[in-house]
Amino acid sequence: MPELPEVETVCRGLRPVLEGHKITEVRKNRPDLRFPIPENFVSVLQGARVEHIGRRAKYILMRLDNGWNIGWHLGMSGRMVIDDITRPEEKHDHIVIANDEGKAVFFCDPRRFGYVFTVAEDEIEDCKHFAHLGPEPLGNAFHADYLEQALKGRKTPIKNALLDQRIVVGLGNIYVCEALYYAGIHPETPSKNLKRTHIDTLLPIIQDVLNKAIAAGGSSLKDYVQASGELGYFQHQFAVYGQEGEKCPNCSCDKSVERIVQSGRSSFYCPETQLRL
DNA sequence: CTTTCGTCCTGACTGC
DNA sequence: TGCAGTCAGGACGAAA
Repeated sequence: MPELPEVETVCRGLRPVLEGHKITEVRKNRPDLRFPIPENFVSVLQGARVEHIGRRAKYILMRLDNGWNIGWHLGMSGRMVIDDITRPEEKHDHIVIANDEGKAVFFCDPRRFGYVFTVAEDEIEDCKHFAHLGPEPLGNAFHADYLEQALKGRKTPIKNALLDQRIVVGLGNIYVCEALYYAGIHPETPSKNLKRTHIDTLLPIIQDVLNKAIAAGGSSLKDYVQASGELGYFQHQFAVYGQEGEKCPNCSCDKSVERIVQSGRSSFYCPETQLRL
């Protein structure tokens, strides 16, 4: 599912098709995704020029030249496929937007966990979806002093804390599992048990895991396709995610990766490499 | 305030 | 071969 690196990759793939281009056609094939598609969605996009494609957390933000922005969340199974506007639609193509050169973005989302919203330029930070977001993990505001403060006194497991978008955005189940593995921290560790030294270790590892995934062009699971629509996107091999029963990749360890369920989500970890604090 | 849990959805997979 | 059941998971909102 798309986490920060995948969304970043989608943004990069969308830019050549949309930035600087006028939207000449908008097709909305159903009234709702996870939430209703806003009434003004089509009229806001129709005829507008896309000034910028940005990303905040796991949201794609399309800034238009008419004062509006389109916010876009890919949910679990959302894909952006770029092709000619003449391409026949596929079963779960819910939204199609075409540019002034006959190219189109097909938003395909079988599970419909994705959603779109419209927001005026000066209301972005205060809107429902953005108001409670924490700092970007690759930005200056995400530093050890901040994370120490954010985890202080909280007994919730570190796994859950890192998934909490109010603490830090962009991380999902995969990259949290991976970061905790490389940091050698057991996912059930109460957040408040992390000492400053652990935070100093963990924080740059989170950034490293994300940066490497971005560099790899976003990782690919079952239902993610790179925005360019091109073949050959990177098939990521994870250290622990989805590796239950496989040998821990740490060469000085002969244990196997185990799976537990935390708050209904699978956590993968090595019982020897990752310590309970 | 913090924390947990139900909800949304369909395709892939498992087991009988 | 068919069918029922389970699982995957992001974010919201309600409830404890």
